[in-house]
Parts: sequence; structure tokens; C-alpha cells
Amino acid sequence: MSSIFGDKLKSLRGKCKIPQREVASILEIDTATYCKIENGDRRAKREQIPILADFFKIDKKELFQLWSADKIYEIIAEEEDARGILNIVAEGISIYGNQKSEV
Amino acid sequence: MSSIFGDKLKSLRGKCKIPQREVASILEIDTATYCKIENGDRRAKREQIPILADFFKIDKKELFQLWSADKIYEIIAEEEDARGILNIVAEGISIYGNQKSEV
DNA sequence: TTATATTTGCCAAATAATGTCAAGACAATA
DNA sequence: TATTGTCTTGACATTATTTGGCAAATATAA
Repeated sequence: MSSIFGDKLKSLRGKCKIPQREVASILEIDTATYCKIENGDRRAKREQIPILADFFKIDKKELFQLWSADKIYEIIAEEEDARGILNIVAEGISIYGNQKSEV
Repeated sequence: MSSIFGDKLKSLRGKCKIPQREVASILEIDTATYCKIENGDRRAKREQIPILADFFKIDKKELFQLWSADKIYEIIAEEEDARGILNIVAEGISIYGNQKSEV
């Protein structure tokens, strides 16, 4: 499948030259499951994100973003006008004032 | 709860002055279920969207967009940096060239 | 080959979603 | 006030989806 979240993990792990087995172990899940996460066949649990960020020593926020982005991709993948949808959402955010408008 | 999709239905139905019962009937679902859809407590099924669009005589695409947008809202509602996430997604779309970048 | 790493298929358990019924709330009207 | 029709809510059963692990298969090294 491939996912930006999984790709990130893969790349991080590549740098450290650590086997999946080890990462799986700190998450306390099966190697097969972790493998699927890296390949985008399964989604990591929310609680696992900070653990991974700590382990790989990267910004938690970044990892959360990638994780969420994947979920959004899944939604818009099925739709024609992905950009139109994103615009609607972006406008909505501006209106309800989540943060600065700018997208 | 409230959702832009549900609000849209509510407003369309308001104009026609049609009771929920009637819309529910064309969707072949319970009035209670339709009520929840209007109020954003339940999500309409994908197949129901074109039926609704036909019934209310509005653009199917618009309704699909609102429906998808709600799903995205649900995802980013849980995250801090909603706009950051949207940007990541928007960039990804540009890269994979779904359509024009611009968001 | 032998050992280690990664991937895949399939199953059972857990979780989430959907729809209905029944009861309650609300409004308009007789 | 009582009645009628509409809308809303909560609890529950049913169904669908997700998740994790095992075992077997496939790579990758040594």
C-alpha cells in the first residue's frame, strides 16, 4: 500500500539500521504487525506514536501529522475532487478559527 | 453534534417544507436514523448521497464534498495542528498530481 | 546451506458503525 | 387541556471493520 507514516518509519529505521523486530518489541506487538504498519497495511495506534517518536528521537508532532495525513488520504482517495474537499475543510477551519488562515 | 452535510440536508428540507419522514422513506431507512444523519450523529452511506442529491435536485458533487469534508473534520478535530496536516496532504496531492496545486 | 529479516495469508478477538424500536420532547391546533 | 404530527434520544442487536498474532512463505545475508 505505502503510507507517508510508514515510509517515515522505514526511513528512520533504515538510518539506525535496526531490525523491525526491535521496534516491534518496544511497541509490544508482533513483528508482522509492525511490518504491516511500515508498509501501510495497518495503521499504528494513536498511543504508539509518542513511543515511536521517543524511540527514533524525532518530533512527536511531526509523526502525528503524518499519521493524520494518511487517514485523510484514505478519504480523498475515493473522491474525485480532492482539492475541492480540502478547500472546504480549510475554509471551515478559518471560520471556526482553529488557527491562522493561510493554507 | 452538527455536520456540514447534515446542516445542508436540514436547510434543503427546510426550503421544501418536507418532513424527515419523507426523506427517510426514499432512503428506505428509519426516521430516527435520518434524524441522526441531519444532526451529524450518524453518517449517510455513500450510496445514499446521489439519491439525496436527486431528491433535492442539487449537484451530487457538492454533496459528496460536504460528506467527505465531514469525515476529514472528524480526523483533524482530534489533532492540534489541523492546518499543518492539511498542508501536508495538499502538498502530497500536488506531488502525485491529482490536480492543480493552490489550496 | 544456515541464519536472520521481512512479508503475506488467514483467523479470532476487539472495536466501531448502522439501523430499529420505543419512549420522550416539542410545537401547532382543535 | 388533549390531540396530532414531527423530531429527538437512548438502549439494544446486528453487521462491518480493524487489529494482532500465528504460521508459512519469501527475501537477504553470512
